[in-house]
Amino acid sequence: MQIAKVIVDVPTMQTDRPFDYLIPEALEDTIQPGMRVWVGFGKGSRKLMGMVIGLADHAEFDGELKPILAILDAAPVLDPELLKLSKWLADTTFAFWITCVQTMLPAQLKAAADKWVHPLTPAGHALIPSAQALDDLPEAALAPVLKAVQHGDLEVKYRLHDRAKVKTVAHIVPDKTEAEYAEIKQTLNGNAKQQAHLLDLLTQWHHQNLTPAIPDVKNEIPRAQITAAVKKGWLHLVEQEVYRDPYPQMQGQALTKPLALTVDQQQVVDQVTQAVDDHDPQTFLLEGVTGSGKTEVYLQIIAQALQQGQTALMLVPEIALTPQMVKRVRGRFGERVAVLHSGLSSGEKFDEWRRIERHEAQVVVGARSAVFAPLTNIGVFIIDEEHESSYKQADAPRYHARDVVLHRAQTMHAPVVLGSATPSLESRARAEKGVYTKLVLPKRINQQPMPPVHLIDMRQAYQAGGRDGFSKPLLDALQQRLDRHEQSVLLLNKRGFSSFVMCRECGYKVQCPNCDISLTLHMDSHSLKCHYCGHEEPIPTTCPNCGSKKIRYYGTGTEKVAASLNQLLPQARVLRMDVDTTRKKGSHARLLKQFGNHEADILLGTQMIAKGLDFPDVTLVGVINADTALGLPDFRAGERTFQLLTQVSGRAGRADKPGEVFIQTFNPEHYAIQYATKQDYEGFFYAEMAIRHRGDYPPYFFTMKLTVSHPDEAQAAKAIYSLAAQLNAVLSDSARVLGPTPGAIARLKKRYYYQMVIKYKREPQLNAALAKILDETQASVKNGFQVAIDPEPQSFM
DNA sequence: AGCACGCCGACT
DNA sequence: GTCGGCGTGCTC
Repeated sequence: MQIAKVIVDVPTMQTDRPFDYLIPEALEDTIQPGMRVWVGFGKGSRKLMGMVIGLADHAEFDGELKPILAILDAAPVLDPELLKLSKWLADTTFAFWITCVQTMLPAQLKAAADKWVHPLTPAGHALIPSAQALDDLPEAALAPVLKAVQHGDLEVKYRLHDRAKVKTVAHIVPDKTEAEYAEIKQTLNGNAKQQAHLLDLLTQWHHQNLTPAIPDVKNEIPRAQITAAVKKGWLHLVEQEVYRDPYPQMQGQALTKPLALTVDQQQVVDQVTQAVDDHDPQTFLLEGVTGSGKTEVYLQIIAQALQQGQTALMLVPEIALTPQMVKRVRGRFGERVAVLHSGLSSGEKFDEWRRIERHEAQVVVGARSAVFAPLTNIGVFIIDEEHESSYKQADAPRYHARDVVLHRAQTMHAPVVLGSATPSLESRARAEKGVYTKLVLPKRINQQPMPPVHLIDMRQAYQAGGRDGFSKPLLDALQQRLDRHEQSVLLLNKRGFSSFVMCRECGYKVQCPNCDISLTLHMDSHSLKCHYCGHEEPIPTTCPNCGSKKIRYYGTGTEKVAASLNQLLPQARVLRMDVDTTRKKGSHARLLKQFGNHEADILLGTQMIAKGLDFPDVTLVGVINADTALGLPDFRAGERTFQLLTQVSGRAGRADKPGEVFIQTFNPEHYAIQYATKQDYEGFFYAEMAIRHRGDYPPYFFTMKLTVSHPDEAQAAKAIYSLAAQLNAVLSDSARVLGPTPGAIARLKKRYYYQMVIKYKREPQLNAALAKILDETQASVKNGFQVAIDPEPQSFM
C-alpha cells in the first residue's frame, strides 16, 4: 500500500501539516514528491489542490484514507531542494507551509477548484438548463439552487481550473507531393491568384522540408486561404508550443564580448571565481561606488559558473526600474538567460519559469521572488543593490530574499556576492566581523570624479530668493541647464509625504471612512483615494465639516511641484514620473525613452528615478526635500536617506560633461546628509553603527514585530497585552520589548491594529513561544482576530 | 477555508 | 411540533 503525504491548499494553522492519502495503483509509479495533486478534503466532497511532500509505505493516520484523485503535473514542480526550502521558509517566517509553496511557484500553477451545478432531474433542468459555475449565479438564484441540490434535482461537481495555459502556434505542414501540387495548379481558375500563390509556396516548403508558423506567413497569405486549403487536403496544421518571450526585441542579437577589467575589477573577479571553482559557500560583500563597473564583474563571474557547467542566480531590486541590467545580462548570455519580475504577464512568467525548469535557461535575473527559481546546480548567487528594502516581502511569507539566497547557497555549496554602493548596515557589519569577505571597487571606471554636491539650507532659502519649495541656487542651476540644452533630474523624496485636502477655515482633513488616515489627492482621476483600502470619493468643493468653501490642496506631490516648475520656468518641458504616471505596464520604459530622446528638459520623480538612470546629458541632479524621511519613527531613516542621496548623486554627469548635485534640506547638519554630501560611506557606517549600538538596534540586536488586529479596538488591545505578558515570561533580561502600542495607522480596512516589537540578541525560546502563540491565536481567528509575526521588519510603524 | 453537527427562536 | 439561525470543531 502506497501512501502520499500531502499538504492541502487550506492556509490555516490547524491544517498546516501533511495528510495521508492513498495512491491509486494506476498512479503508483508516476507520483513523486513535489507534484501537485487533486484531493478530496473534509466533509462533503470538497476538492482541493495539494502538494505531495513525501511518500510512505504505511499510513500514520488510522482512519479511513481518501485517494489521490489526480496528478496535476507530469514532473515535480518543486525539486527536493526547493521542497525542503519551502519547509524551511515556513519555519523561519511563521507562515503556512502551503502559502510558502504557492509563493515559490508561478501564479499560473495556483490551481483552484470551482463548484459547478449540473441538472439531474427534469425539475433540476428547469432551474439550470445546463451545467453552470456556482459563482456565476446571481445572488437571488442561489437559495433555490441550493435547495434543489438537497432535493437531488441538481448535483454539485468540482471543476479544477489550472491556469497553466501553454501558448501554441499553428504550423503549416504540406500534405501533398510537388507533383500533386503542380497538378492541382493546372485545374485552378485563371483568376484564383491567391490559391496559385499558396500552391507555389507549398511546393517550395515541401521541397525544403519546411513547416512555417502561421504568424510568420500571415502577410503573404490570408488566414482564410489557409483554412480553405486545410479543407481541400492540401495541408494540415500542427500546434506547436511556444514561449512568450518578454524581450522579443533582443532575439538574434550578437552577444557582447567580456570587457577588459581594471586592476580592481580583476582582483574581485579572481577572488570570487576562485570560490566558484572551489564550491566554497562563502559570502562576499562587494562595496563599489556608482560607476565602478560592478555589472561587468557580475557578468564575468556568471560566465565562470557557466563554463563549469553550473548555473547562476542574480537578483536585482525591481527590474522594471533597471531595464539596462537585463539588457546587459541578456546581451552577454542571450537565450540562456531567463528573466522573472513583476512587469511580466503571468503567461510570460510561467514560460520563463518553464525554460528554467527544463534547463533551457542557465542564468536567471529577477526580482525578489526569482530567488525561488527552479535552477539546479547553482554555481554562484548575486544580489545587486543588496541594501534595497524591496528584497523583504511585506506580507506572508515575510521572507528576505537575502536570507533565502544565503540558505540556498549553503545547500548548493556556492558563493554569494552581495553588491552595493551603500551596503545595508547588517551586511557591512558582518563583513566587519569577518563573516563576509569584503571586496571593494573604490574608483569609478575612467577615473571620472564624483560630481560636486551643494547643500542648501532651506531654512534660509526664502530670504535668499527661493520660491515654491525651490531655492534660488537650484532655480539658477536649472535655468542654466535650459540655456545649455542639458537635462536635469529632480527627486522628490515622497516617503512620509502625501498630498491631501484640508479646510483652511477649520483645519478639517478628509479621512478614509474605513482607515485611520487622510485621503490622498489624485488630480488625474479628480478624486480622493485611500492608498490602503482603495476607497475613492470625489474632491469636495465645500468643507464637509464646517461648510466653508476655503478648501485647498496641501502636500508636495509631483503634480504640485510640476505645476510650480511650470510657473517658475515656463519654457522648461517637465516629465513627471511617479506611481500615478507609471501604473500602466510599459509606461515606465516609455517615459524613460522620452527623456532619453530629449523630449523633456527636466525629469521629475520620486524614489524610482534614483535607480539605474543612465542619461549622458543629465548634468544636474536636484533633491527637492532631502529630509522628509528623517522625521519618521524608524531607526533606518538615516540609512535610507543616506542611501537615496548617494544613489541620486551618482546620476549626474558623464566623462565629457561634468555634473552637479543640489540637495535642499532643513537639516543640513544631520550626519546622514553630511556623509552623503561627502559621498563617504565608511564614515556614515561608523557613525550609524554608534547610534544603533546606543539604541540596541540591528545589527546589534535582532528584531521581531507582532501585530494583532480586530474589528473591535478593545479586543485588539486586550489581545496584544496578553501576548506581551506571555512573551515577557519566556524572554531573558537582555531582550527589549517596545510597546505594545497602537499601529501608526491604528485603523485599516475597518480593523484596529496594535503591535509590539521585540529586540533581542539570543532568545532560544522565542521561536517556540511565537509558534505557540500563533497556534493558540488561530483558534480565535474566527472571532475576528488576526495575528502577524514579522521577523526583521522593514517598517516599524 | 468550508462544511456538518448541534442546540435555541418564529413559523406551516 | 418543524425550519433555520450561526457557534464550534474537524478535515487524511
